[in-house]
Amino acid sequence: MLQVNFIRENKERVLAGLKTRNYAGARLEIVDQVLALDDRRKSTQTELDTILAANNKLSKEIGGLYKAGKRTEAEGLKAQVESQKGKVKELESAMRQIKEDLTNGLLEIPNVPNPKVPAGNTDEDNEVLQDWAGDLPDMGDKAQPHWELGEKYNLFDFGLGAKITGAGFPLFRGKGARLQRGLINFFLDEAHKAGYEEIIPPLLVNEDSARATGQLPDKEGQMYHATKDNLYLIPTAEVPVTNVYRDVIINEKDFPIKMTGHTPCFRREAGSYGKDTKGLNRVHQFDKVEIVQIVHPEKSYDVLQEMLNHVEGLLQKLELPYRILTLCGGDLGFTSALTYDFEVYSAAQKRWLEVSSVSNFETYQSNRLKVRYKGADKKTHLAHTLNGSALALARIVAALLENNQTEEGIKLPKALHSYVGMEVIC
RNA sequence: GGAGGAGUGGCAGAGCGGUUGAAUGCACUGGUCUUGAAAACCAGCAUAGGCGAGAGUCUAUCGGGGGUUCGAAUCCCUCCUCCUCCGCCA
Repeated sequence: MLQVNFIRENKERVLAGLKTRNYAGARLEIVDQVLALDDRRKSTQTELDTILAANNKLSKEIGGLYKAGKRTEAEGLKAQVESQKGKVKELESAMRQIKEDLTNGLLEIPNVPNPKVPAGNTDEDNEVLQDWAGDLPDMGDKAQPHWELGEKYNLFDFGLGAKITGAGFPLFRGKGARLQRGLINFFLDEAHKAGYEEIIPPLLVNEDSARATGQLPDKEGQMYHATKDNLYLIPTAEVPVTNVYRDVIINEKDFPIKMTGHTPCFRREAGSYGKDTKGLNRVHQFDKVEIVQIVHPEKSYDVLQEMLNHVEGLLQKLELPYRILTLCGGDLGFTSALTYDFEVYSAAQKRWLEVSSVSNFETYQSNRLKVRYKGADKKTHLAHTLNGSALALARIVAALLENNQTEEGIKLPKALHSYVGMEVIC
């Protein structure tokens, strides 16, 4: 969430940001509401502190009086402090309520989009930052979509997944499973070479973690919830990996913090029935290698570019046609300031598939995470956090299968030969 | 799952109802000394919030939350985590 002081000092920017996200009318009032609550918080705090300070002072005097044996005087002061107790209780409970309201208000305000974020409502309005320069592969009418190829080469089985669990839980087998494993290793090795520390995190997280990276309360309905223990299945490795640094004050010279992790990701995808749900395009469980960086605020946009380059390098090694989009205000994630999406062209489906999302959250996440660093001025400041998929498996598999299908089988890109242990899936 | 023990500043570790936001040591930062370094010595060294132009000052925080009390790191309740033993088990 944003810091109240930031909102106070940059009210016009925040409002402009909300408008970029297509907020209008009454929805914009949240900003003033939050500022009013913060004013109340301050005045209540002052009032409470004044009484507490007086009480503390008297209590110390009482201690002194008892030592000196002046009981009667002490009793008098006791009564004086006691008479304030009701007021203190009242103010404390008011304070709790105000803080809760304030936090809830702040949770409703999304991150301020970077000026580069184009206006727009839906993914149709996303701006193509870098289009595919070459020709798109034309496989002709005989080209099979990946779900048919998967069946043909016995790579994955949706029916079995549905039998064991339910729709949207694919089961990979044989060469399909080896392809998955090879891709995971390839992505992790590339991240390792780029200086990311590998993390194998827990796959279930507690409420604090989910809240800190912003999945709660924003995406509550999208996560699987183990209610008995109140734990959430992670929708992305971003959650546990970023939370490594929750409540940590980082030494400035330890920047940049670079972490990567492979995990399965679990998403309920509530409300997205029908569209795009065929095959591996949208599933409840998929594997992903995520890269996360925690950096100095001045460096975060350079780092965003670095991460973009990393993802681009992966796609080049996989020899897949891709393009990069700048997400528009309407499509931009709640917590992000600037997001680039990578899309890969899927030749048989004749459409672009999103395979990576690289974002700079600036201080939006770190404010909740309380990830700070001590600056040269010896004060603590919020760090910037970024993350990106590098890459999401299921759709990469879809594109690899569709784009590389031949009479002899699926010809894998060179980079994967040693990882998958074969050159052609047949 | 059962029984017991413990959670204090970056770390170690005192304090166990009264000016203790917290002794001491280590680490760290600055200074003196030195050609330089080490050692020695001196000083500084938690986080968040309020008020203040600032110096500063007040408030809260000793795992989390609640309570008792004029006053709690210290007493009580509850939750969490860790350790030891028993049981079960990949």
